[in-house]
Amino acid sequence: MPEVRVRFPPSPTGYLHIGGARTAIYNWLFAKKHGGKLVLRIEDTDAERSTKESIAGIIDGLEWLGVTWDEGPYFQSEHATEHVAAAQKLLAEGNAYKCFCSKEELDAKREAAAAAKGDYKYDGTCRGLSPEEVSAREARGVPSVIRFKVPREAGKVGFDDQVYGLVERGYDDIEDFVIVRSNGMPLYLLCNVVDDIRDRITHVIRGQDGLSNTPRQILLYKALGAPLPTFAHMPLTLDLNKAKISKRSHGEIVSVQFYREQGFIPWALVNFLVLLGWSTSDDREIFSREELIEAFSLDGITRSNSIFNYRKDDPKFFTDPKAININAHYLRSMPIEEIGALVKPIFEKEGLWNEDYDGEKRAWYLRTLDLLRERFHTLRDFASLGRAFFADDFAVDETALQKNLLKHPELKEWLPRLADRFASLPELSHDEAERIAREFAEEVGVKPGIPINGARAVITGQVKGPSMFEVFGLIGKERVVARLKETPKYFA
RNA sequence: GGCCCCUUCGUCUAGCGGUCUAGGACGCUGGCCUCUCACGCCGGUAACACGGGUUCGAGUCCCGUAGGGGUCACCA
Repeated sequence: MPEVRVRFPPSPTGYLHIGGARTAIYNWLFAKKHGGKLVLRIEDTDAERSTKESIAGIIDGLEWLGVTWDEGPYFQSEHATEHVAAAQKLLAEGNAYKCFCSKEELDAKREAAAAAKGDYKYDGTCRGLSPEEVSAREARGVPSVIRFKVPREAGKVGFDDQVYGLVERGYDDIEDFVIVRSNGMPLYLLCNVVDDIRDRITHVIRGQDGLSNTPRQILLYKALGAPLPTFAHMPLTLDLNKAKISKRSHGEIVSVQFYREQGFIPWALVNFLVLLGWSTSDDREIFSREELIEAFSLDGITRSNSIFNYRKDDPKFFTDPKAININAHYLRSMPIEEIGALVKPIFEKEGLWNEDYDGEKRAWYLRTLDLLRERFHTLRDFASLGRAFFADDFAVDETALQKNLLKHPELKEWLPRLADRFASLPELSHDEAERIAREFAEEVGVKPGIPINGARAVITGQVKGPSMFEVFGLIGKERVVARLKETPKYFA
């Protein structure tokens, strides 16, 4: 078996969105699984819409996800002459012909057919033009496009899709499609095939929206005398209204960058995305990189489209709950050093980073993240919900304030008293803190939860969090005492 | 509209003729644990689109209907 070569050919007309990322991931996995190569090819033929920023964004997105490619990025625009040459070859060998029908004429015919409830296919007006007729029109300066000459005999083109099975299309269902515009620019269908032939692509793994194009592309491969790649079409991902997700209509929620900004762990997003339309027959859903490469197979791809169940305006589930869940899973199970490295840039951006976290306070930094991570969903939570652990200026959550502090007015006096007891300790250890807090509660005659959660409110600003006895130790005696003593200000 | 594809819990899915009174995951939810929350553990909720066949037997095969999606450009 020859070397497996697959490709990811995005058109740079916007950021990398999750649909494109998923396509890239499947191709990448397939290449890795078979020891093959992944080619990154930027399809920038549409100069109007292609931008440098978009190219950078796509590359940046792939790198962040950890999807690596072996060749490229190649640029489709650099191969324009090959595309033209291929068209000329088809023309010279009688597999294509010049068509002088104007757009207006064609539109009129199309409309007429639509009005008559018929379906329109190019009628072949120029297919039988003699060389003399062609020259005459050219001499008059009539513009022309080049059309592919689809066999006009009974028969069909078919292929064995690795996901959808046998797909066939009758010749009579395919019109003589345009392969070169009147301005001389070859069209996508041709460019794509020419590039895939040149890049020696053996497996075309792409979205199901390419399924209907495939028969025409196969015709091109054959006319160009090139071997056919294997095709595998993957189902699309739809939005809640079952519409294809797109950058234009869905905005940032479908952009890969959005997930980085929201504090996603790159691999968690990959793991989530791969599950949209692919599964193993055992019940595994969490895969390490190695496990996924090992487990991945085209057979596991479903045929039905899946829905990206994102939620907007939900503070906890700002996107598909399963994506959040998978992210939370990695957040609490990855080696803490890796989490530390992922949190660092966020802290730097938020002004919470302390150089000592890489030095003498590294153990404290990691220990704190480790204690906090169990109830967090994203990396950003360390900077928001966990802010009080890393800074002295933090806001107290409204619920915490009402429910755990103001509800018990006595805390205004109790908490500073508790602070005094803590202050008298040589060291604020977990066990000592617990003993003193429970003793104190008993003395004043309330459940231990009342002073403890009151302390939680003024020390962490939250209603929930790790065991307060752990927290005391982490925040440190000095800051604990200071914050407890400030309690009265919340009652003002 | 023509052609093509798809249809199992709210969502992602397992299922490749009998082991399916349909399994898992997420979500939601009851309980345990407990200083709170989370984790964990134990439960619960919820699906084979519909109608015909084929077969001793159909979620699984065939046909039809309905619904959804894709594609039909001198866009990529």
